[in-house]
Amino acid sequence: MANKLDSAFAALSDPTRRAIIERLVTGPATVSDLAAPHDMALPTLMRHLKVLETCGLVRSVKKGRVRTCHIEAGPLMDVQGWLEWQRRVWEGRLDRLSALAHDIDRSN
Amino acid sequence: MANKLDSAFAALSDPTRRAIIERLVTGPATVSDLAAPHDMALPTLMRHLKVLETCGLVRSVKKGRVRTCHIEAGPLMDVQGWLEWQRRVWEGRLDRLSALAHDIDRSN
DNA sequence: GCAATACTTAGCGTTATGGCTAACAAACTT
DNA sequence: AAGTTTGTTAGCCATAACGCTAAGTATTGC
Repeated sequence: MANKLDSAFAALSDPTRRAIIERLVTGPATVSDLAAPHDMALPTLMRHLKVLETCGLVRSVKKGRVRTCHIEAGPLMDVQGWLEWQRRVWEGRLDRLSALAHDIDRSN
Repeated sequence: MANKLDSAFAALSDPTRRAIIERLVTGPATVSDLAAPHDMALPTLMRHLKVLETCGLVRSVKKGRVRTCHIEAGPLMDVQGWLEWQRRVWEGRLDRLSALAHDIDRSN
């Protein structure tokens, strides 16, 4: 099974899927709701939804003939966590560099 | 030309490329340095590097026969920015929900 | 019951992705 | 000058991704 970050980043690399997420952060929506703004065949959009569900970014429940989708924050946090970690290391490096520069400066 | 977020997220969806980023946040490295930990043919790794360069996550300079790569923070910030935005909307929604719950509670 | 609605499944075609090998080019080393 | 190191280019293969249409399955409304 591939890393969770793999599938989360991959899912978010598609503009249609990001648009779906952007919609869902404002609240739950049905499949038709989600499809409406996208000039795209329904099965195609459904597949995007499935990608989002597979990586855990979206969950859904079907009631009658209507499926309602909602967002799941977990994977977004994972992604944000990874980015935050990189930023910290990066900034740590900058700190060390400026500390080094400061040391060099003092030694002159 | 595709959205910058598309290519940044796509670039980060591959574990090899994330590993390269994880290495580069600690400081610049040559192509060989970057290739060393990955049991992978050099041209394959070069292509990963090219993907990272194409989306602006990595830049490199060649001196003699050695190419040195360094990270570029911009695209990472873009990605983080998008995530942050979603989180804000999401949390805003929660705030409104709890406010609503509070109102309902008071009205009883 | 019949028709419309809201998905859902199946299958097709094109393009992109991630891996490889083989062969080439340029720059050090000896 | 010859050989080693460090990329680089070209091309092949297999799989996955993204779009479609057509046809099927439940629900719901009339």
